Amino acid sequence: MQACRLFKSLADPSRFTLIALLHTQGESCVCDLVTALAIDQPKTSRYLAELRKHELLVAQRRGKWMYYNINPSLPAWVTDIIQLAVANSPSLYADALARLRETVAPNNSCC
Amino acid sequence: MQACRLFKSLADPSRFTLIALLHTQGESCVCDLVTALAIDQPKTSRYLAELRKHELLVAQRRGKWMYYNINPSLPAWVTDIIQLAVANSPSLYADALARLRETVAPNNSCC
DNA sequence: GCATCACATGTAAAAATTCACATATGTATA
DNA sequence: TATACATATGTGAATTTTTACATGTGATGC
Repeated sequence: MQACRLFKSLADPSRFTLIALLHTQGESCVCDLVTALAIDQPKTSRYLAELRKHELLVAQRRGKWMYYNINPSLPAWVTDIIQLAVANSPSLYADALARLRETVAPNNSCC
Repeated sequence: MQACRLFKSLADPSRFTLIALLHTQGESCVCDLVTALAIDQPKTSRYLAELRKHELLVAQRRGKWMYYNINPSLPAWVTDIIQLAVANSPSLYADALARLRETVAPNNSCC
């Protein structure tokens, strides 16, 4: 993983939000992420595919659903950068996080 | 300063190299940076202007020369991210740093 | 004032990225 | 097998970013 590639991946608000959500809330399925980001499904899917391609995310199918999560084997410095950015730019993803929590909490989750 | 903006600024190899050089070597003039990056002067100048516009760099004129440096009033988390990235992606800027040191060291600097 | 050096910027073309929409793929279930 | 649901991808248009080249601006020295 090289710094520029990492930065490019995180430079888009939607992609950053996906990383922030998964970093904060842990593994989530695509449908809940679509709801949280409030953007359409193909767009979300493409962002997830790009983040997975660059090995920031991993995905796992369970039944009909795809579950995404932060790649657990990222180097520590990458995780540290994500942590610093997420901790210091809450306004970028606060709304999405609220929607994600609301969706998942009382088992409203689609999955 | 917001994370996405920071990441976008650092996502380009030349811009990242400029940040890495100034972070490592401290204040430098444009002509030495042009030599170090081995790209043309207008391009270098534009990259510097963009980084200054987003407040990652500050500039100061002394006589004919413009000296650039990392903005000393960046929030700590931004400096931490720069530090982590620079420390862990040396190959992105090693050549440029060698050229910069060679230029500046025995007073070959143009300034 | 004039020439020169150091740096910045205007502008149009080229390249890369993002978007919108349709459609394809994989899984479960009837 | 047929259908429905969850997710992924093909494709061209729209938008943004980068590049190339020319030219502009500020400072110094004659």
